Amino acid sequence: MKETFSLPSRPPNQTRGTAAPGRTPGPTALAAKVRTMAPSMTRSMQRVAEAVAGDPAGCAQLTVTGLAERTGTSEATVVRTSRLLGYPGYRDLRLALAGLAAQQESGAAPAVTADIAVDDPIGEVVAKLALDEQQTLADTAAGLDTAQVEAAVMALTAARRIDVYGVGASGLVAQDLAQKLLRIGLVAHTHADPHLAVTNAVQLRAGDVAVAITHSGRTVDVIEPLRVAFDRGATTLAITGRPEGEIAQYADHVLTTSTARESELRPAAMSSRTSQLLVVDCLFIGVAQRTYETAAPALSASYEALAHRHSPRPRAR
Amino acid sequence: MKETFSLPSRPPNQTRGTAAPGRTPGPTALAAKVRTMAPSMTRSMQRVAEAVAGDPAGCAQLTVTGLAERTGTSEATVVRTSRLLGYPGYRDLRLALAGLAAQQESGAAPAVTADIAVDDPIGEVVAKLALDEQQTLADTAAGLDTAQVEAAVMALTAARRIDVYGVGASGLVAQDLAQKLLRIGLVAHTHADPHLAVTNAVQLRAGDVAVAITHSGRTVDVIEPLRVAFDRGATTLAITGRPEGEIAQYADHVLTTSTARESELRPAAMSSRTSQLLVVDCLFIGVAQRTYETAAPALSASYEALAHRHSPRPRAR
DNA sequence: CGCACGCCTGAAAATATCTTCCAAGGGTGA
DNA sequence: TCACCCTTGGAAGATATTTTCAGGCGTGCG
Repeated sequence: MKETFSLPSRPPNQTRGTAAPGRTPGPTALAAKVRTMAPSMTRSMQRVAEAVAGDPAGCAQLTVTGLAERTGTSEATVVRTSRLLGYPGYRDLRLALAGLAAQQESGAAPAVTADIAVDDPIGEVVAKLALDEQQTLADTAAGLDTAQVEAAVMALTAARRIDVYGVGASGLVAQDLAQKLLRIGLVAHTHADPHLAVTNAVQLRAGDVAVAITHSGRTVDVIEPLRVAFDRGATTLAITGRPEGEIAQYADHVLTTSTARESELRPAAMSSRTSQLLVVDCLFIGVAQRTYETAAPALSASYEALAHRHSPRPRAR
Repeated sequence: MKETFSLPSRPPNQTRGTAAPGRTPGPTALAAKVRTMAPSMTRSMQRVAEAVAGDPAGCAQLTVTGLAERTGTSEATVVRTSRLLGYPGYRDLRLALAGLAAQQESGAAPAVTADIAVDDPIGEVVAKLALDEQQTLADTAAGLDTAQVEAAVMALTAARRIDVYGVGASGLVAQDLAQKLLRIGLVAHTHADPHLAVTNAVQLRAGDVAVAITHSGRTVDVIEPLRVAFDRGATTLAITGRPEGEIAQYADHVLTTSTARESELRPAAMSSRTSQLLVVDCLFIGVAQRTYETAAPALSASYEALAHRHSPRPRAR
C-alpha cells in the first residue's frame, strides 16, 4: 500500500486520490484537513466530513453504521471519506476522532473562533484576528508534508536558478520568497507580469527550480509558467491550498497551505497569505541550514550594505 | 450526554463487579485506575493493564489480538481487563487510549520553543517556526494600543488619498496594505522608489493619510517621505517595532509591532513581517467595518473581475 | 496425603463491525 | 437526446471483538 509519491521520476505524476502523505494525520490536523479537502469531495462525503469535524466526540462513539445513519449516507461512503482524509479506514479515523475529542476537552481546544462582526469593537477585532492567524499557522504546520518540504528544500539548494510565480496577494509572497533566497546568495527572481513569467519559464531546464504560489490552485497566470517550466524539465514546486487542483499536475512537489473558513469580513486572502508565508519561511530556513557556510556571511553582508540607509542610533548604549 | 451506547440490545451487560460508576472513565483517569485496581487483578490481567498504562499510544494501535499477543495472553483476557477498568469492552478502552495518547502528545508539544539549530530536521523547523510566529502574533495583539488603532482606522476611513511607504521586507507589507485598501474602494498607493515616495508625499495635505512601515524605525528612505507628509499637514501613521525611534517624531499615531528575539538562522525580518501584517490586517478590517456599505460590494466586484483568470472547476457537480 | 472445588486461562465459536464489490441512479457534455 | 462517467447505497466478504466453554492449576478440606 506504499504511496510512492514524489520521487525523482516524473511521468507517473498521479493526479489525485487517496492523499495519504505517508502517514495518517494526527488528530490535530483533522479539522484543517477537512477544510482543505472539502471542496474536492462529493456531496455525501461532505456531509460525513462535516459531521466529523463538527462533533468529533459524538462521532467517535459511533460505528460505521451509526455514522452512516446519522449523516443519511451509507457505510461505504463513510469509509470512502475516511480514506480521503488520509486514514486507512474508518477504524483509524475513529481513533483520531477520539484523540481530537480528548484534546478539545482538555482545553488544548482548537475550538472554532467566532467570526468577526461588523460591529465588533477594534479590540475584539485585534484579538480575533490574532487568534485566527495563530490557528492558521497551527493548521498549516500540522498539514505540511515534511517529506515534500524536504524535497523542495533540496531542489532549491541545488538549483542553478530559481523562478517564483505568483499574482495578486500571492505575488507578495512570491516576492518575499525571492527576496529571502537572494539574500543568502541564491539566484531567485519573481515575475509579476504573467507574460514575462512564461517567457522566463521557457529558459529553464533541468537543474532549475520553478515555484508557483496560488491559493486556489486554479490561477492560470501562475499555472501557465509552471507548466512551461515543468515541460522544460525544471523541478517544479507548488504552494497551494488545493493540492488536488490543476496546478498539482505540473508540480513535482506540492506544499499544502491551510484553508481557513472565510467570512464576509475576512476574505480568504488573509489566512492564505499567513499560511503561505509560513511555508516560505520554512523553505528559506531549510535552505539556509543546508548552505550555512555561504548563507550566514551573505546574510550579514546584505545587512551591512544597508546600514547606511539607517539613521544613526539615538544613543549608543 | 447520550449514554445510549451500542444501540439495539445489550441488556445483560455487566455481569459482576465492573465498578460501572455510571459512565466510562475518561482517559485522564485511566492511569490512576490501573494503579488502584492492579492488586485485585490476576497475573495475566495485570500484564495487560501494565502494558496499557505504560504505552497508551502504542496500545491504541493494536487490535485485541495484537494486544493479547504483546502481553502474552489471550483476547478473552484483554476483554476482561477492559471490563474491569470500567469499559464495556476493548473497543471502548481503545478509544480512551487514543484520547490519552493525544493528550499526552499535545501536552508535550509546546516543549520545543528552543532556537532553530543548523542541524534541526525539517519537521522540527516547521514546528518551531509556526510556534514562534504564533508567539509573535500573541505578543503583537497584546502590545497593540487599541486607541491608536482606532484613531488610525478613523483617519484611513476618512482619507481622501492614502500613501504607504516601506522598503525591503516592509515594502511587501506596504504593498499588502495598499492592495487591500484598494480592494475596498480606497485610494491607496505604495511607492517602492524612495525618491518617488518623497515626490508623492509633497502632494499630500490635510485629509490625506501617509503610512510608514519600518521595523527599525530608523530607515531613512521611509522616514523622509513621512516627514514630508507630516509637514504638509497629512495625518501620518507609523507601524514600527521601535515606538521611540526617530520615525515616531513625524507620526500622529504609532502602531507598535512586537520585537521578537532574533537568532542567526532567523533574521528579525521574519517575525517583524508577521507582526506588521497583523497590524495591517487589523487596519483593513477596521476600515472595512466602517465602510461596510461600500466595502462589501467592492470586494465581491474585484473577485468577480478576476474570475476568468481562473481555470474552470475540474467538474461542476 | 489425596481429593474436590473453584478460579484463571486460552481456544474457538458466535457476533458485531468494517471493507470491498457491484449495479443502479443521476448528472454532464457532446 | 444519447452516451458516458461519477456517485451512491446495498449486500457479500473479511476482520475484529465478544462470548462461550473446557482444561489446568492451586488451594483447602477430608
